[in-house]
Amino acid sequence: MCVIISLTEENYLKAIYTLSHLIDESEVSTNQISDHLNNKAATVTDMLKRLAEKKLIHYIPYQGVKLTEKGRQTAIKVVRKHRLWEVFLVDKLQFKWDEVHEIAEQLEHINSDELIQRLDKFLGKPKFDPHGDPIPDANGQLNIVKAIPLNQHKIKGMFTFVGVCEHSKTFLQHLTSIGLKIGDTLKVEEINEFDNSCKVKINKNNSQFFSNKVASNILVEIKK
Amino acid sequence: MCVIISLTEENYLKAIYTLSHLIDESEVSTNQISDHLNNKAATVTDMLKRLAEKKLIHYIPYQGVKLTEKGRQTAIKVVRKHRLWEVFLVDKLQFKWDEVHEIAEQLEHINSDELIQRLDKFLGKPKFDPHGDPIPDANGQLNIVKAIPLNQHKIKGMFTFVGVCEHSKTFLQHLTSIGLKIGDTLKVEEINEFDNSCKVKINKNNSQFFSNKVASNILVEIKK
DNA sequence: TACAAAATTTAGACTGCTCTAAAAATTTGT
DNA sequence: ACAAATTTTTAGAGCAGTCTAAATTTTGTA
Ligand SMILES: [Mn+2]
Ligand SMILES: [Mn+2]
Ligand SMILES: [Mn+2]
Ligand SMILES: [Mn+2]
Repeated sequence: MCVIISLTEENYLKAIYTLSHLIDESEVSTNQISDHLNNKAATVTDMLKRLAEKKLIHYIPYQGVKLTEKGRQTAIKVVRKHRLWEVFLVDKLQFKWDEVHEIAEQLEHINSDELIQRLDKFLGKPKFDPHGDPIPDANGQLNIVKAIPLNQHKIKGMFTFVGVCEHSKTFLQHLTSIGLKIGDTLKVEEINEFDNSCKVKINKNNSQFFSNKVASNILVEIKK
Repeated sequence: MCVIISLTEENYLKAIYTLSHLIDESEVSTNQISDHLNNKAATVTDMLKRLAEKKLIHYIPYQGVKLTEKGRQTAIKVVRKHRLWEVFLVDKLQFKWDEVHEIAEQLEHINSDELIQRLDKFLGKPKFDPHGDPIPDANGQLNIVKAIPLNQHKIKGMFTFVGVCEHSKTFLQHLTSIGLKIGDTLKVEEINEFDNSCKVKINKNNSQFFSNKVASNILVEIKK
């Protein structure tokens, strides 16, 4: 029942969870995990055997892995903690959105159900983290976000900026430097066929060009 | 210069720091550390060698250990983090003072100078933790507390309750159950010679008896 | 379909931290 | 002063998590 799950095991489970949700809900390969965690493939294989032993994953050698229900619950709890702590760091301690990820990587492993419940309440039971990612509730339920990258819409018009695909410090800082933050209104005024760049007005400000690379990492909803 | 100090090593340094301050600033023995951390003496010897190697302690086999300046700075930083997090848990998340120690034992190892500086500011740069223990400042300076256990005063009169010696959950809960909290005024009305118990009025409430054991774990200052 | 390339696992080793059992050093008591 | 008791260290081992090198399995393509 009450198997102890180490910090390292939590990180593997979170990696498998994240990787399996990148596209569909598919199986995750050893090399994918190895790349994601910066460990060697042999190390990953070793850990996969231990996680399977603990019934946290379904593992068939050479065939990739999937989380069991127990593994999924564990992973999603880590994600919940990570995102709640990020909200704390930004909302309460005034960190910038590009500064919080590394600290949250540590805080996500603090083990106390009471703590996380009280933190959630203290923060006003937020539904999204500072990057627009949904925060799973205490039961592991997650708002499915139907947002799509800006460049996939292929139409002019009004959008709301609700999240990012890319979470790197440099990308987040770039968005800050062009004056873009979660919740802003984007008006796409032109789309250039040849390179998929677009001319965009942020809120009521001057228009500027977004490269396809930028537009592909900005998640938007069509503005009602 | 920038030697990495593991969570385990931090706990050893904190233990040595705490034990060396119990009475005077004396050397700490292998068995003291072993008792304090619930590790075997052989395990401690092993770790002492590694800490000495990293210049965090002065270690002479069979003669006990002392922190180096670097070791002391590391230990005191952990203590600072522990106590700041306890303030956070009590002041912001409404935990009771007997519920926070175990969680702070985890949080004290989160590694981010920026985080601790912002947390300190967020909490209003507190000078004491929920148990009355002083919080070292960012430079490792600590208010020396001149408080003395109630039973050592041996005189009637008015005192202020400023801290506890014993930090166990059961003792803290006992104090709560008799309605005693940090900052309360204690009026010692009687002292019984034969068992050193005393009759005490808390603030303006009814008087009650404190056993010597209770009185020996309550730190007070004479009320001005 | 066969075979080369890529992915994955196995084998063997190392570090950090822990243990037990035994040896050595120190302290204590008479 | 010295034997007994206590403390501390040494020796040898195990587990978790990591690595490199080699073997094995799967995949993609000629
Ligand atoms: Mn993050
Ligand atoms: Mn995030
Ligand atoms: Mn504490
Ligand atoms: Mn405390």
